[in-house]
Amino acid sequence: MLAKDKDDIKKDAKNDAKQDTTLTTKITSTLRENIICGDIVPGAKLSEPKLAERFDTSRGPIREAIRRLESMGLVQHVPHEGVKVITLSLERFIEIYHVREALEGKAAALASQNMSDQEISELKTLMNMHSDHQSNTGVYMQAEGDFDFHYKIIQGSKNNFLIRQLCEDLYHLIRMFRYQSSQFSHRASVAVIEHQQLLYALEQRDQQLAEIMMRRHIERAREDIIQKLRELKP
Amino acid sequence: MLAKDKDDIKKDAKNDAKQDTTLTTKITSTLRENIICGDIVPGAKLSEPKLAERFDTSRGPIREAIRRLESMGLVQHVPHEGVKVITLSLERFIEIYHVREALEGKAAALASQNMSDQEISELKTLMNMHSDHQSNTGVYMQAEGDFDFHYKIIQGSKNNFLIRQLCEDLYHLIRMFRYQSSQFSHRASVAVIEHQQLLYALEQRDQQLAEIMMRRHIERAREDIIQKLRELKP
DNA sequence: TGTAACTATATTGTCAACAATTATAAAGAT
DNA sequence: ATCTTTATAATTGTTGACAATATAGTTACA
Repeated sequence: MLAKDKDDIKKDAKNDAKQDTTLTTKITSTLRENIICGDIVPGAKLSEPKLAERFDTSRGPIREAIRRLESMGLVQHVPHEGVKVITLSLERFIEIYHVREALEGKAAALASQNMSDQEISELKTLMNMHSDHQSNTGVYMQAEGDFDFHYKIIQGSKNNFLIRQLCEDLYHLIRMFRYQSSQFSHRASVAVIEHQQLLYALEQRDQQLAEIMMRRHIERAREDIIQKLRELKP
Repeated sequence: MLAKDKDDIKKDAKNDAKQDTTLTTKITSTLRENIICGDIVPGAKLSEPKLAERFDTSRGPIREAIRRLESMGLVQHVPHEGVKVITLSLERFIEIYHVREALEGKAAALASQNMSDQEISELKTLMNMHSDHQSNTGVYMQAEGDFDFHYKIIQGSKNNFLIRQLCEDLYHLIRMFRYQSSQFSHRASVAVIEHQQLLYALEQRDQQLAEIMMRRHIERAREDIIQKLRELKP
């Protein structure tokens, strides 16, 4: 009886550790998604006591979670005042996309040298799926598909530092902006031909071409969104 | 309107003043410098109780400081185990410098468009100081001078997001590596001619040339350090 | 002798209370 | 009615204690 309980507790603890689930981690994920999706609106203040009550915990883990959100750039912190969810202005969006262009361009260049033949082949399969889907339905690639494509190339750079910068910092900000601006219909489609050109460069192992194509791809997305937003707010 | 500006200045000054009022910020700065300069050696574990005793405080502020160091990439955190100071291997150095090349290249491109004539003029004055110093003493530009030059260009990009990425994340890592590898004499000099070429591109407002020059400048520094390190560890 | 299980110790994760600071709102003066 | 002033309330910064977990050292056994 008692031994059994002990074992169960041990087992549970071990599983939790394996899942890497400390309380702070879970709170961070939840809050991060809340902020990105707009459930916690831009400009809103994150009150530690209220969040502690909501998650049925103390302020300690809340504070740590907030600090992580701060390092992701999702909230702004002012000592003795508190933290507020950032507001993504058009200017800030442009700034972020310039950085994205530089980093993902470099990722593509590295990927052209470091991806295995099999990885490139798998990427081609993925792209063809999207391409077929477009031919059959007339619907262009959706956002998630675009993310998958970019994600695989970033991973293919094999540069862990670059991967971290893109996937842990920029990725969330870009998703946040996508949610915030999804009220208007911006480039619902991703030009498949741009992905095809990029893939061709990777297959040719052409470092410079891969970088240029990726940068243009991102540059066009940026210009497209700017134009769409300016049309609605003249 | 004028009153508003005054208030903003007041507020900013107040915020700056507040930066010094919290324990966490001071502890973060101290620990950051300790790690960068090697006073806390790479691989060393940061024990919360010991640090709390050293700074004569409780574990709370220590934990927050450690989290900030974590977000800077100076320490690695494993749940329930602790945090350790990172060890900058050659591979990691290369990774970081690839990211630096991409980001500072973009910074130079933006700076060529966004720096004022006066800012470029001041940059030229700074560079000439270094150049004269080289001519007179035969000693090349020192590391600090190189940092100044790059810092001004980064600021000149006027992209706050990019500025933050470079000055708050990468900057510290690069300084840390510089300290760690200063035992060997790597490029003690910075080729002045590379800075001259870069400045020319800025004066010409040539976006593409500025980016290329900056990237080559950083690429050469990377290759130089790699070569020096490989000579000593064959 | 080497390995596995177990205990002891130290460390991290979490909690609740206290202190310092700021925001809020009520009262008063112009 | 509006702006200051002041006092209250709420929030953040900090502290020390408790609980959960990992590491180290010890013992038992093959």
